[in-house]
Amino acid sequence: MTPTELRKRPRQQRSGQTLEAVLEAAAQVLEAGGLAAFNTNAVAARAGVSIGSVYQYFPGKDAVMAALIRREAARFEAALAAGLARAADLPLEAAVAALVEVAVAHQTQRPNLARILDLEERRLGVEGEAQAADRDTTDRLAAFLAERAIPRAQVAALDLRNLTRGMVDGAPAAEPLDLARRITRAAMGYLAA
Amino acid sequence: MTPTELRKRPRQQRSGQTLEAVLEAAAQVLEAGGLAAFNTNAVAARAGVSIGSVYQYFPGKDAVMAALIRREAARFEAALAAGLARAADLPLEAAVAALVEVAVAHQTQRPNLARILDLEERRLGVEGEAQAADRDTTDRLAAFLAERAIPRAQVAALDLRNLTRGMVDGAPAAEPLDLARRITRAAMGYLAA
Amino acid sequence: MTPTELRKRPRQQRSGQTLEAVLEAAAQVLEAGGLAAFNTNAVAARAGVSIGSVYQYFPGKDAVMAALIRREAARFEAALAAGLARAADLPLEAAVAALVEVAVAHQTQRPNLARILDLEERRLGVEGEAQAADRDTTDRLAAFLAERAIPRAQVAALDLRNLTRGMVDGAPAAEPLDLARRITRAAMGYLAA
Amino acid sequence: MTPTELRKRPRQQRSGQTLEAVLEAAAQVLEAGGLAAFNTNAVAARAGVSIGSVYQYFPGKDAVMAALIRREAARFEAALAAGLARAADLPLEAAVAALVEVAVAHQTQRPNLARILDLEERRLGVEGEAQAADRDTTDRLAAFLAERAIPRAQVAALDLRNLTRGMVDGAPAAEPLDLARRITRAAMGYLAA
DNA sequence: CATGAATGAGCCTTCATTCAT
DNA sequence: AATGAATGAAGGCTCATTCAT
Repeated sequence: MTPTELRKRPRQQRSGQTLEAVLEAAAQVLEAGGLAAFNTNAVAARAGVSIGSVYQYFPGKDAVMAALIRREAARFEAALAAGLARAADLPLEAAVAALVEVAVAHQTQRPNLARILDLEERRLGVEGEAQAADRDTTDRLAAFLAERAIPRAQVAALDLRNLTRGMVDGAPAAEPLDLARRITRAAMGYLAA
Repeated sequence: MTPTELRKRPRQQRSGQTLEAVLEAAAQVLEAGGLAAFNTNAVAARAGVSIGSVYQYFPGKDAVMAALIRREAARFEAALAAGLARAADLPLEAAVAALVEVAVAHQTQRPNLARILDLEERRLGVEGEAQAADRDTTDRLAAFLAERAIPRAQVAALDLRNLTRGMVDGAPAAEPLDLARRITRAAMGYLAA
Repeated sequence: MTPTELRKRPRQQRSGQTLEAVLEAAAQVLEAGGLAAFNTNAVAARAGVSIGSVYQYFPGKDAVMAALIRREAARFEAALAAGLARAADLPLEAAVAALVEVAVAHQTQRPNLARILDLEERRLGVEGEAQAADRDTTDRLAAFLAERAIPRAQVAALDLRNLTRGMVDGAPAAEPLDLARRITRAAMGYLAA
Repeated sequence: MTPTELRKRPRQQRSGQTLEAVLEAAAQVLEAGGLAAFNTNAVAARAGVSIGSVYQYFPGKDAVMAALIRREAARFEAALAAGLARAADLPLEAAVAALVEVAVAHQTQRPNLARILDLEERRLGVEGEAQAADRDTTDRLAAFLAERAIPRAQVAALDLRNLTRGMVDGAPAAEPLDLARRITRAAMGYLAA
């Protein structure tokens, strides 16, 4: 398969703009039309860029996908890091509630996009390195749990992430606040045992 | 979009065989190569059937997908119904544990297939009726919860389904039994509150 | 190419019915959907007959087309013959007017069908014998003209037929009577010179 | 149905060449093999162009057909306009004879092509705008007739066009000059009345 | 670097025809 | 004879990728 790394790191400024424009266009195309609509021509068109330019930076279609996954993972990691900082001094339940809210907020923003990226991450991850930022996220959460003396913190971190993801993905879009409360309940049950 | 109902109900015996062969082939193709490998020619070839035969019964590619989704949903519903029957007289926690095991067993059998079908169900479901059996499943579970005096049983049923799905999908394939126990913990925490 | 003769002449009565049903179905399919919709399955379905039965009588798709062309040509010939009989004792102009009316009536009944059959007759005619009845028609007309001392009667017959066909085919469907009068004018002009 | 307008107007030079090559190839394919042979692969191959290039400019098969129809209509209109200019000062009969010759010359050049385009124009025209140039042609002729005080010039123009078309299409290819004379006779008869 | 025309493998689907029942 | 399931060649069209300008 064609690699998923960038062909080159952008040096000039407009390069960075092009790259960002392509990624955002990719996100919009996926949201609007799903995986079926995700093709390089559509992405280039929506980015207002020629198809050739896309291939200047990305070695192929999957590389665009992978970069988008990395971008979203990084965003989520940043949000979670901020949440963890705010939660550091709270009691466990309040802390968990805060983190769940972060996760719900993130996954709710672009729900269809998130779902597709999840699936694609798996497909590309088999042979790629796209899960790096993802693992960072889990590690961060595991560290937080370990500090609270949760046993098997690594497993727990993964479970909580998946539990949250599953409940958010499957729930109807309405009432994110109530949803966050329900998730917190499940999470606390998991941790309490 | 082309409809997703069958073109005709099989009357002769070999028809039924062809239809079943196509569905099983579709499942195998999806498992082996993911969505990208899922094309009508591949399905027909793996089913040992001509491409024309596929189109005798299915009006299009998506209809094959939809039929497969329906088949899997029906299978899960059957397994859950059996589980519910067995769980009827157990105390809540034991009952939940039993149901979770059913779900884990189902989702673990063909994990990649299940994940893909989930995503595709969403895509097709927008305008289809593929979610009927799915809703039945949730309704059944909701009835079970209502009987146990769980408030907002419908919402809870959906949450538990999604929680389970998320944790199973995201977990590494190993140790399904331990996984089931962890899921049960979360579920009980959710219900206890 | 597959031949265009019938595979067998129908002997039993239901055979004749089947054959006629197929031809009428073919005509209706052509009228409703044009050449693009004309396929053996559609014809069989509309005829209420299995596709296998169509192939009992016709060696192939073109044979159905050819038979339909022959049927229509025969009908037109019959109508023209009747018209010629009625016109035998009329003065030239009245006779021509009568014949034109026959042609207009025929071509107007199923205008789209007639146009398509014209084109297909040409395509099949290259290597077929479908034009037999057609030639009979022209010959009959030529004989009529020769009797009226029209020079080059054979050419004139063809010209008049084509002139009529062209004007009918190209005219909007409305006002067939006025159309017949205009055609008669052109025809008389042609003959008068 | 897929639209029949061009996907994009050619900007670079080679684009125009490709487009023209495709149209001419389409004409040749139709002439050589009729409607049955008219498929996008054959057109691309004869144009010496990849199938993808055809779809760069045409949204579908019918659009190629439509463009060809427009091209031929435009050519005929140009020829007729020139003929009308030359005929402006001639007496009616000479003028008509000149115009008929133009029409015969045009329709005789590629007789089979012209016939097929006529049929297809009808099929596509129902929902298209392919008849614009065609109507222009008729209007031009109608104006000429009106100037000569022919009553119902619009109807007459259409009739003459159809009369000519029918006689040319149906006549054997030989002796176009004699044919033109016969057509003129019919046309004058029509106009004289 | 950017552009976008060109390429062609590959996929979806139709439909003429056959043949076992 | 009649049926209709099965076949597979053929054709419409897309889209990832390249490369001349």
